[in-house]
Amino acid sequence: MSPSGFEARAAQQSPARRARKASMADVARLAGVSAQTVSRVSNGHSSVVESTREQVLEAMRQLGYRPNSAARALKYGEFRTIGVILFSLSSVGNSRTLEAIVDSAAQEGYAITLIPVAVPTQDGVLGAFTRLGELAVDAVIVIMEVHLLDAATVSLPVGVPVVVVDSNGGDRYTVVDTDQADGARRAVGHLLDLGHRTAWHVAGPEDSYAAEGRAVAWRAALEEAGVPVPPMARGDWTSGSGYRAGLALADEPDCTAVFAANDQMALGLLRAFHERGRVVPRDISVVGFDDLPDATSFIPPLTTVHQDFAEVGRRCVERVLRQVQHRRTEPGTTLVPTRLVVRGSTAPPRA
Amino acid sequence: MSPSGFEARAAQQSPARRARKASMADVARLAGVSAQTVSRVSNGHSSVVESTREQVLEAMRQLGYRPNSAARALKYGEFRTIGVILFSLSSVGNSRTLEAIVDSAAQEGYAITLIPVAVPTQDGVLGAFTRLGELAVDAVIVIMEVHLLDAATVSLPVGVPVVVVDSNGGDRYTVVDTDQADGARRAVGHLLDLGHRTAWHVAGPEDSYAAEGRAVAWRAALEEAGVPVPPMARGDWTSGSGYRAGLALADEPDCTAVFAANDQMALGLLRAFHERGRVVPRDISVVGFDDLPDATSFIPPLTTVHQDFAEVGRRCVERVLRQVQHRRTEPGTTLVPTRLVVRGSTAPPRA
DNA sequence: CGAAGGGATGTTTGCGCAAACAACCATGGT
DNA sequence: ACCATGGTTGTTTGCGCAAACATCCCTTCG
Repeated sequence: MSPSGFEARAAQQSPARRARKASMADVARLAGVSAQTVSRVSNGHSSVVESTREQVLEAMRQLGYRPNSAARALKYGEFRTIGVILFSLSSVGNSRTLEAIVDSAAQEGYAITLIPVAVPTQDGVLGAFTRLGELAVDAVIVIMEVHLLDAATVSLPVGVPVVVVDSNGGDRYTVVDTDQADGARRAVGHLLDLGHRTAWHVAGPEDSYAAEGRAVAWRAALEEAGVPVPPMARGDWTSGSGYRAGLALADEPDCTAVFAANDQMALGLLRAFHERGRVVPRDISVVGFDDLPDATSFIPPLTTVHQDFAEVGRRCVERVLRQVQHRRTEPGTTLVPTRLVVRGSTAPPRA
Repeated sequence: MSPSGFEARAAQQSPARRARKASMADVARLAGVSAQTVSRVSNGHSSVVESTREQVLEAMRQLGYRPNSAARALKYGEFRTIGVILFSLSSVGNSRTLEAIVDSAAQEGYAITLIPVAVPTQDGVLGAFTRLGELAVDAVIVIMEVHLLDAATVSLPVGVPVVVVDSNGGDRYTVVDTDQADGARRAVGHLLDLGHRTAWHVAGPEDSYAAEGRAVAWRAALEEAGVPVPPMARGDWTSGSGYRAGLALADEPDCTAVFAANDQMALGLLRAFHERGRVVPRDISVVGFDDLPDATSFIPPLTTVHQDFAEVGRRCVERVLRQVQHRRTEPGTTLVPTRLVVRGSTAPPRA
């Protein structure tokens, strides 16, 4: 009930139409100084006598003055804002990457502006990018497939640093990503080390670079080990698709070890195997990818490849801000390593 | 491989130091017209002869011109941007709400700027809000506890519309939220309807308004039905905390039905009961809250209260933009109803 | 006791854009 | 032939801020 804060102040104003926001000039007038002095106080510059500073601060308080960032940005030519263009937040990986990016950016004093791409068609992406060009953004981080950006005709913003996550294209863009191949190799290696004859794979959707990277590395790891390569199942990242793949896999008597391209599909596998009476890990081992916080609570707790989303986010921000400072692009790929987290869903095959 | 788009253009520029971004004046000079004409073309205003328009467009293309949004914002006094202040994205509910907000805002032509609050202390929140005041934002949506905003001394931004999610405070702020009580009542009602003597509850953390709302409604529903109110367990939203609560609950012989305050904790319950040999739903029924996409793949598929995050997001944007347009605040609470989704984790008690 | 020095404050200017106004041109009616 | 009309284009101005420069006044020292 205390009249502090926003609501009470707003009520002091005309209910129908608020006055324009107070500007430096207004503060200056009230404090009986020049606008420049207000600016100096506002920016903590030196050379303002204590008594004057107090007057100005009081005037600011009274008028609820906030510096206008548009004017500031216009003056300085930068917004201290990074645009993030993404297709969806519903994938857990995306939202965790985003969170890491937001946190890292905040530490550097940068805000994040989100630009959703409703439809993952070329049109959709280009639309967003065009809007981004008009937006108050110093740089862009793209969390989606770069090939969707490769439209031929549109003029993408010139001179805006770009960093891409979860995609390929390191020859043309700056890319930061989890080392998909590294992770897949660890998963397969773990299963083979346990003594399984081979490892099956439930891949993510074809249009995902991450999914392809994991699938390719899975196959390579098997071939390298000289073991047979079983047919590959396809999911769409969702647990439902993992469940459907699992129902099919449960009928394969040879299948004793499965590497799912993400934890959600692994969850679906666990349910399918459970329903079919295939006990995990006794009858069949499952490895996921991501290491979701909830993976410890799956039945059984999931052995999985841990992605360091925080590190990916940090690197993204670091690389994009470096480009902002140096005012130039620097293509190249930064890979963040993974690590295998062994829990209860893997075991040696039954004799 | 096509040299279109950003990378190719960037390569045309000096690698070490890019020229300043082209302004309207530059375009005007190249096209041999006045800056005002460029502005008219840029904004699709009438009264520009086709040949002139073509020249200007060509010049824009050549220079890679993008309107400077800082200048535009300064002129118009608005940013077409909504700030979202949040504590964490890791909660699934938050990230889904955010996604809905982003999508709705995009449809209205508004961008979203994210302001993370690293530490959920008062200082942290106020810090973020202060920064928001300086940011290029026309309005603010807060996804966190409003009581953290109730600090007495700091001057929150004046005249910036605010909408709060996942919190109380409808008397002072505009609040949009899922109808927690409604959801909890449905959950409890379902369990009692099935014939359970009572329903136990694993609540969320004390400092969460949503958690308290669900807990209070749970208790009220039991009392209303005239059934005994068992002791309440506390979790922290994570599946791990649900697991720990579940281990304790599994030892309660009377406990045949549990309502978990969210799906993640329900997941933990399922695992705990599974480990203790309490078969769900034969021996014990579990109801969650949220209806995560993965809830269908739990073992067994989870009966849960569905939250319409998309609707919450839509309403947030709608209400906050209405305030922007009318230039006034309008306290009051908008509640979004829930619905019960019955799956495989609930059943009548054993005789 | 006057000049030099330096801290505190004020004034001018321009960032990029677009509204408001001004100027100019071609056309058509009288 | 002349002016009114209206469509096209140019010029001026100010949004809010802060760097650069200008001014003022007080201290200090020869």
